[in-house]
Amino acid sequence: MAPPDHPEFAFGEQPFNRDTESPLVAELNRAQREAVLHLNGPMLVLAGAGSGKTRVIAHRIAYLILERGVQPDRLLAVTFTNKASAEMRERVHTLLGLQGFGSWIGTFHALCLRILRRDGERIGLEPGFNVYDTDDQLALIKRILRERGDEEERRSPRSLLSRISRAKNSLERPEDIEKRAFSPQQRQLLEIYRDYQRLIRQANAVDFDDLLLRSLDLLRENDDIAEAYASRCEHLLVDEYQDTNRPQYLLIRALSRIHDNVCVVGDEDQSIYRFRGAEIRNILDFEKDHPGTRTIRLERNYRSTATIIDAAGAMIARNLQRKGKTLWTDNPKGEPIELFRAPDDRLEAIWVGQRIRALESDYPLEQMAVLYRTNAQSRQFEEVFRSERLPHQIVGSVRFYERKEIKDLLAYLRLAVNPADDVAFRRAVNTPPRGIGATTLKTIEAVSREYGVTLLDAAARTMEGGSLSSRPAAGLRDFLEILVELTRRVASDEVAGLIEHIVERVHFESYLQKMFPGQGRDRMDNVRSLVSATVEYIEESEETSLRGFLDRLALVADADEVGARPGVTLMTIHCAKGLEYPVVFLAGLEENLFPHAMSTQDPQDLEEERRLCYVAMTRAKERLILSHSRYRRTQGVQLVARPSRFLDEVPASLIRESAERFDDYVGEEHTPSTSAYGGGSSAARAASRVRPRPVVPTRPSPSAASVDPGDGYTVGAYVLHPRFGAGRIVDREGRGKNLKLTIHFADYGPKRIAPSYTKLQVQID
DNA sequence: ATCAAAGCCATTTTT
DNA sequence: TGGCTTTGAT
Repeated sequence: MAPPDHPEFAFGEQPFNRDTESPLVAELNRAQREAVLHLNGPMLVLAGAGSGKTRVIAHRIAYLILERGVQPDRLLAVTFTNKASAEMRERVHTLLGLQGFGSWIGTFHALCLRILRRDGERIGLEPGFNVYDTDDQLALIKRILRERGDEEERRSPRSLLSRISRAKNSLERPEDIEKRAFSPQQRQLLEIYRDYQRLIRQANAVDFDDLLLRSLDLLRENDDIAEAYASRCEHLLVDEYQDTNRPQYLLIRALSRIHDNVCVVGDEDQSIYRFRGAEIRNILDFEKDHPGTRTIRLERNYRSTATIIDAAGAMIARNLQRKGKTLWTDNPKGEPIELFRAPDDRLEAIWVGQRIRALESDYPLEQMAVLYRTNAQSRQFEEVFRSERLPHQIVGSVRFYERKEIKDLLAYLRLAVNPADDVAFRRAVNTPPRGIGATTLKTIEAVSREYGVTLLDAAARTMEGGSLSSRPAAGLRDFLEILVELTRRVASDEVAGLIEHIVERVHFESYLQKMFPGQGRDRMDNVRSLVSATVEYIEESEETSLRGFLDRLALVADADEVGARPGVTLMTIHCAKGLEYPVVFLAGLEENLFPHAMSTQDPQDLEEERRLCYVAMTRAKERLILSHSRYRRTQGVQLVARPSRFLDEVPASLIRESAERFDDYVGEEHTPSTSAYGGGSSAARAASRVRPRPVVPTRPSPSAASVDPGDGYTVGAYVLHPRFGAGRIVDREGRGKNLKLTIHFADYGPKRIAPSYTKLQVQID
């Protein structure tokens, strides 16, 4: 059915005053309503946690299309995550049905990929280009390092990669860095960066950052294209604006250039992606960048109890980088926030498990979540929960499409689509092993370099050259045949069929059995899931090509959705953003863990940690349960851990400490409860055997770091510094905040450290 | 070329 | 603690 000619009549029979009577705003509060009804010009919506943000955006989209006659395809809504865009799309479709069809709702990266698929050739991208994920990027970096022979840097491809990414996100090209790269280190980074760009281009591929950067290039270098996109972009909505980085900011600017109907929605207090280039400045300065901005604050929270809101509010108020926004709620006060002080991390997990059991009579397990700062913390919970047979699911640790067996198979497909993809070639050529090792590969590489051709071409030439010995030659011939066959099939076969063909042709199953003894079946199950994912993909999308499927895989990293399985949900705080649970456990509230040791030096990093804590707390609807432990095992070493400063920032009146107290535990000779772990007996029995020990009333030792923060620093004590490592205190001067320690580090010599800025871990052993 | 053992490392968050 | 690379044996 065609959309009606008169938008006023599109919804309901009678004409009505669309501003006040539209059913789309009927159940909204005043601020929400204003945000939905605003028509032209820039708008900034500061949406506090739980203030109905998604609802506002969805209703706004529906309103513009339904009652303002905006053509769906002239409206663009960008989100940050796939999860968010899926939710948005669903809501809009619920409101609009078929009429919403055609509007573009997606992530920044998906939008850019679409732009590049369409017009990428204008900036020299070949049609079949691939999108590289972190794995592929690392492979590239490792290869560069190997070829350079940089022995010392060999083990830090990750950090190099993140530095390159940071440069890219600051829009610094190698040439830009060159001007100020003086130190050998900077020169080295520069060269690697340059090689990386050269190789990724040569492989006809783009990485995640490139998706944005090359789109910007495209728009900058081609006025006609920029014009076309900007004029099409009659209304632009940006979700999670506080998480945008510089390139995203510029993209928004380019797209909103003509109409300037840009509506950004975000919450500076929930900006948690600074580490990967997000600039909180974008939201803080939006009004300056867009004169005449209408600013709307959504400050009423519908999600949490007043206690939770007050606690989170008091804490976040300590941040300086804010626009100022006071969240309030009409909800009842609810339960006090619980706090449990655990002797060690294992007992913390055990206690949380017991608490969950106790709450189970009031809340189904699905309504509870355990949040933590780092993925590593999930292990304790998983072990304990598994042994206690407490149903649970861990979100986000191993992503489906990053599993080896999946990536191995996909490498074949990627190579078939893009023969220039040397990273895919390397991965596929000897997987499963077919006798092509380092030596053969070297020969192929040499040919590739000499003739300036792709590895795949070079492999064919090497074959023809006949210089290979029989086993590698046979293996390589087989591989090339497989690819020829595959390439032939790409045009005709469906994706699922292609995968099945590869699996059979290369005897993938027996390879998995050999490669992963004992888990061959699980791995094969994953392969089957991949096949069924392709079937699903074909059923639900219009684009059914292999290319389209690979694009989707590249951008949609997590196949298993949150809440898909029954039980308690375990995840990092980052993963929890945008979610809510009646019961939330926030574990590991300790200095150097949360806030993380990497983030305690720089005030900006620290503010981000605090925002992270704010995000965690505001996930809770009814009950918030905090915990920390006195000892924590990190990297196999048990260390004293002091309670997080964030705990002090929550008003004590809102907290009720758990009756089980272990205050005097510190200072006792500590028998790690984890010692029961392993040693023949199953973790299960060990875990259930260990129970919180009855409190032994001992005098707290005065040197116990956790009792008197800032005063565990006795001369002679051994400490661990986040950057300098192990050291020994040799002198101290000043007191309180002015306390300065002279520490002799094993690797860095003597340094003067102020513990009030740099948090040190005091070693008790 | 391939596999197993052994040493080494580093540990935040992810589209 | 374990994931990863290097090393050494076949």
